[in-house]
Amino acid sequence: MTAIKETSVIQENKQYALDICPVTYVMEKIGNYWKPIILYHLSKGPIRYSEIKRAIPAITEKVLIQHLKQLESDGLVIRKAKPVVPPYVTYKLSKSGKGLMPVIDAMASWAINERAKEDKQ
Amino acid sequence: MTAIKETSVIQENKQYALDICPVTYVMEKIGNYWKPIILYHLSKGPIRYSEIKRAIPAITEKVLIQHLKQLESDGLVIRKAKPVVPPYVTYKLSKSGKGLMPVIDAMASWAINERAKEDKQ
DNA sequence: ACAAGTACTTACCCTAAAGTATGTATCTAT
DNA sequence: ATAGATACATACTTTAGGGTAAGTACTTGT
Repeated sequence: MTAIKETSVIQENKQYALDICPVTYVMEKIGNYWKPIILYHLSKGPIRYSEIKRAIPAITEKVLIQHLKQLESDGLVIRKAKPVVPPYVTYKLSKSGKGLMPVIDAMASWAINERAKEDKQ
Repeated sequence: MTAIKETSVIQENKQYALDICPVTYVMEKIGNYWKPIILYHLSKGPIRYSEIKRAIPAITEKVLIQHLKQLESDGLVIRKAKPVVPPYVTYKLSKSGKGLMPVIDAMASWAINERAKEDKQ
């Protein structure tokens, strides 16, 4: 969320890469350590903020909402707040977000495979 | 490549997360902006260092070799150097690396779909 | 009266990652 | 003689992301 130096050559190249490389496009949206992990936890259906928090104990609250907001503004997740007190806020995947499930699933299967290999040694 | 503060609570939590969350495991290996992009370009078969460089103009050389070395030491890519001059070095996916192709492919398809949606508007 | 839970926000700091710039050794082409 | 290509390496600086800690507003439970 910082201004981009428009004079930068690498920024021009990034724009170019974005136009032609599909993976670059993906990385601009979820290319960050936490986002796929968050999406993974959203994959099981709507989930409350506090539940995500507990599901990912290694993330700090600041970083968690920060990414949730970004995912929301990128149209990948949908926030729904019930006007009650204490607040009841759930997050779920949008249609685009659901489209990422093959990616997340592929990640999970790879991890499970690799872990199995490690254990054999 | 820096020492980890072992007293940190979040590091403990990260270890815990690694044990149970498969996506976290993946992110520890390729959870970085450039790695999936590099792997994408390696997916078409063995490729020379300079070809990768040209294929990803937005990356700096420093960052590129840095990641190639890391991917190599993580057993995801294999480096092969012909002892000629000028040097002839190729990189290709290892078996584990190839196992990531479903992830990369899923990313690419998603991106292509999303771009198509954007264009319609 | 006080703690705890809800879903955040905000200010401040720290570090890991990335960027900039330059150098190396060897060969070929102009 | 000089430039360009090869595949890096290395010192130095910048920045973006993440971590720490505290606060908010309102309610329920003890």
